Amino acid sequence: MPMEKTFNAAEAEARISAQWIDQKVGRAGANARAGAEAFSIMIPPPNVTGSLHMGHAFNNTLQDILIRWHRMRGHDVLWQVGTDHAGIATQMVVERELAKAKAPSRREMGREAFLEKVWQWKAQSGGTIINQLQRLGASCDWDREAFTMSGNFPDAVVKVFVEMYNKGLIYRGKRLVNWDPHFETAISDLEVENVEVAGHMWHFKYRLANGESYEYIEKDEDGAVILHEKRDYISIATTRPETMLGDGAVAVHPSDARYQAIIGKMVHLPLCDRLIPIIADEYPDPSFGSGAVKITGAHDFNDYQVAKRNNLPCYRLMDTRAQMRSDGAPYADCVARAREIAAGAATSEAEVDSLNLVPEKYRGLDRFEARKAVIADINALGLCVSTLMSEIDPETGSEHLTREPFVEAKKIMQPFGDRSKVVIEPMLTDQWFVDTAKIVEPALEVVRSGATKIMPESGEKTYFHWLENIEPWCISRQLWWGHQIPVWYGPTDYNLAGKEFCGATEQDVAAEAKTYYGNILSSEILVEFPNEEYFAAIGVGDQGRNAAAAISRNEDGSHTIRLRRDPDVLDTWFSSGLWPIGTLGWPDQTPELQKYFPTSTLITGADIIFFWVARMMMMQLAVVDQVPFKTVYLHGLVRDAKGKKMSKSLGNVIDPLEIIDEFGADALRFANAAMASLGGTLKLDTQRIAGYRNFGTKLWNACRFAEMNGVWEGHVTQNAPPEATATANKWIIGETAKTLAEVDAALSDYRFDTAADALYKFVWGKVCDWYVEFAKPLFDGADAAETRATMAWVLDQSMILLHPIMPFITEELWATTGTRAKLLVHTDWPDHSLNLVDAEADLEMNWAIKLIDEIRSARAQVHVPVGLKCDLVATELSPAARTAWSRNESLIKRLARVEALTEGASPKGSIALALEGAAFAIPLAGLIDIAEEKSRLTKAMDKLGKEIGGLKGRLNNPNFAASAPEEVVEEARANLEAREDEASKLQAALDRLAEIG
RNA sequence: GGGCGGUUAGCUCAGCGGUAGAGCACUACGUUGACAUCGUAGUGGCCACUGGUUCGAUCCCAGUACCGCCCA
Repeated sequence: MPMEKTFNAAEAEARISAQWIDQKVGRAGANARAGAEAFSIMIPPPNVTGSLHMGHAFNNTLQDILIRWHRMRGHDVLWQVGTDHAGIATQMVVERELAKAKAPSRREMGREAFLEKVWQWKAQSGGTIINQLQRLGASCDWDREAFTMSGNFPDAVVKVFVEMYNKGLIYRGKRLVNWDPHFETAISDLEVENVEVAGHMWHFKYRLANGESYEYIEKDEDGAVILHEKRDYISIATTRPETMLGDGAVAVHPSDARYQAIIGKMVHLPLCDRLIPIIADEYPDPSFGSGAVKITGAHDFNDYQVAKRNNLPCYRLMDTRAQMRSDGAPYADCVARAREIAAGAATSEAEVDSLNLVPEKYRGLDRFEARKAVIADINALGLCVSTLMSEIDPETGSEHLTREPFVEAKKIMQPFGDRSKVVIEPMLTDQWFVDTAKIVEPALEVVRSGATKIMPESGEKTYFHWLENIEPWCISRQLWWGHQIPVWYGPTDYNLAGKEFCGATEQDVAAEAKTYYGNILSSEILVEFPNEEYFAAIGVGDQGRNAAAAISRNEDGSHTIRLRRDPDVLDTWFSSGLWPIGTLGWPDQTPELQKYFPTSTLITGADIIFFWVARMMMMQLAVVDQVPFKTVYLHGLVRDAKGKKMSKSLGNVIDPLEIIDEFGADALRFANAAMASLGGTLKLDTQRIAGYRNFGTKLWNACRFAEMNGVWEGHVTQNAPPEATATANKWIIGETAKTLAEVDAALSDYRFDTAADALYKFVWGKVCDWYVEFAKPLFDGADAAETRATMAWVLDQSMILLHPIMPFITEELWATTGTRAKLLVHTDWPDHSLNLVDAEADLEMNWAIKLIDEIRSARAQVHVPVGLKCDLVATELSPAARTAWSRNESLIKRLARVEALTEGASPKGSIALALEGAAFAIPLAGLIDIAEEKSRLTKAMDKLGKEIGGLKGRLNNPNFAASAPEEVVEEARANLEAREDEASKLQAALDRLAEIG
């Protein structure tokens, strides 16, 4: 059956993909030569809730290109696939589904039942993105699909936590963290998006205690007094009025002259029955606002630092949903205790946290409601800074002055949760942290030393900059879906201090607890691990409180200790940080771990260099003391054709699956490769994708042409090219070898764009544009058999070299054009030497191509009808040119539409061509416009003149000859000579035209 | 404010010491033994600006302007 005119991607891709998957072409080590070196890539695990977007398509195309290339070269290849459990995202998806189905909520059904639901969801919907990767043609080892919550992975995560805990690299502490009130969990600073929004700045007056007052003097830049008044208050500005309830102080800069007299004095906190001090601290900017800043240690990161420095209590005002607290003792009791603390009474962090300083009327309000209430109440007290507003009565014409509260409209940076999109609340809570400062140094060192290379170089700079200024990493999340923290808390009753036990298993922890409590209580110890419901029932909130029921003395004198496991789970990035070793079976020393680790290359988006890359570096080095990968290739965000970020709200999202439906996966892949210059921008234009679809069609039709001409009959694929005698055949064999060298070099340098470009130019620009055309006359001559063999070989090579980028169409052609021993995916990559390039054939072919170009161009410019065959007169013909002509006569004549060649003088009324070693005339008396030919030649002469001028200028400069490298000077000389030769020929032609008139 | 980039043909981008390239778009012509998802021939650039280094700068250095991205 003859080939169709185009490749039917929609039909073939599904079929071929199934074939690859069935035959497990991507299994680890497939097509590996004996003793081959390993090449491995860890897929950046997509979110299990995710679906394929352009970023994935781009990223995985590049991985697949490298994987297929190495596999064809016989390396021992592993492309490890899998997904991560995406704590917040997955929990969110499942909760939403429960709500939709009107099922009991997460809290109603409890932790275990909820987790079961999540697993059910995962089994049903978790495979989406994996299937989509297959449509893209990704040749992963599907049987090894990993998941951060399955197999050995949870054990690996726990083991790492325990080891890091034991080494003191992980600690727990009450810190100000980014709190997501929607998900009611802490998140890391990387999961916060700071967005500039329109906000307001309110100005409040805090009155000095005991009716004190001071002289307030404001000066301008030159020191001139612009305001001088007696004040009994200090003016503070805030964008978050509701937090004033938790203020611990008012801070002013120590150098601020305006407030020198009142530093150390107390002010009365409005709406509260508290006095707070005015303190001096470097933090306030004297030039900004009033220069005085209210300090709310528990709800602002800067304030927290000030509070720490100045030993101010940090009073937490909100609950986990960012509503004003309504827990704890009545306000009057709390504030009484707060005053004692302010007066110097001993206290603890836990006690301060337990005090609810929110006055009754604000308790339970949402933080934004509370803001309104606070503003209204302060206004009512006359404690807002106000401005005089003048109003003219339209009837009487009299002026009325009113005082209006002064509210500045101001752009403020507001933190939002990257998942929840709600405003993040800085919150003082107990969290687990990785002490990153302790593990960062090796991660820096391996990149400095080059053990791991980050590309492009700018990525390296970003990496250094972040790691050199690293902050502790908050790794606990108040979620249920994830790796629960392997720490258990013991009771504090019986005069026991709070004690935490960290261990990989309950057995380990029980053993530790038995020893610990046995020593203290001098009795036998039984250890139990009741579930969370048990502790909830006995009222154990945080560890260490109300724990009496967690220990009991038995009749036989032994004690039963009930340990409570920390309910929090680990940040998903903590587990995906272990992806390289975790997927390979660590902590077991599996053969895969031995062979494929450290991995060869990581290809990922520059946007997760901090989230993931840097953390993998730190963690792998901390855990197994080896780099996770030798090369990191970072790329940018895929944008739309105009460079806009793709977003649902903008409606400019391009769905890769729709692109695949319309243009085929190969076109998308080729476009991805062509965009992938190092550090380049990634703007995806469907027109460009269409262009690469056309490119596939072009190759398809070259193969179809070959088929029509019997090229594939009896063809046997082989690495070595056929013996060729015809120049065109020798030439295309050499071009193939050059292309292979370019592609190999480009892929070695991760220059996917260069590789794609070289292949495009070769297949379209050399094979289709020239070689196929050359072959047409050759099929009729003595070299027919040789030409068929050469064309078969060249097309074979084209399929092979294109396969990593365009796997589907090439695999299909491979099957269509002959009976092959193996699938193309497992066909060996060639290793031609550049010795296949025949310099003589090269020179000769290029001369012929130049001649054809010149004739076509000249004919078109003087409007010779395309169909007309012309004669050619050689007015000059060197021996080399004569050979070139005679050996390629048939194809030159055909492509340039030349009837016959004669030698002699230029006939009157002809157009002239100048070539190296030859000059030609096309006699066209009566057919052409002399003026048009004159202007054509003049234009060419002008261009030559400019070139000659430049070359002469250089060569006449004595410094050039003296300083420039010899070959550059030589090249310029040869170039000048050739240009001058050409010019003299054209000038002669112009002279002849002048004679005619 | 700090860091990292970018500015080259109408558009999207390569090139990065020897006088500028591709694809797309555009113009004209075209059913020549595969391909109109095509062919042939063309049009189109003070390589952002100002200095410096150099025999020579789009390329290296410094500064300016504008535009991105990341982090505060």
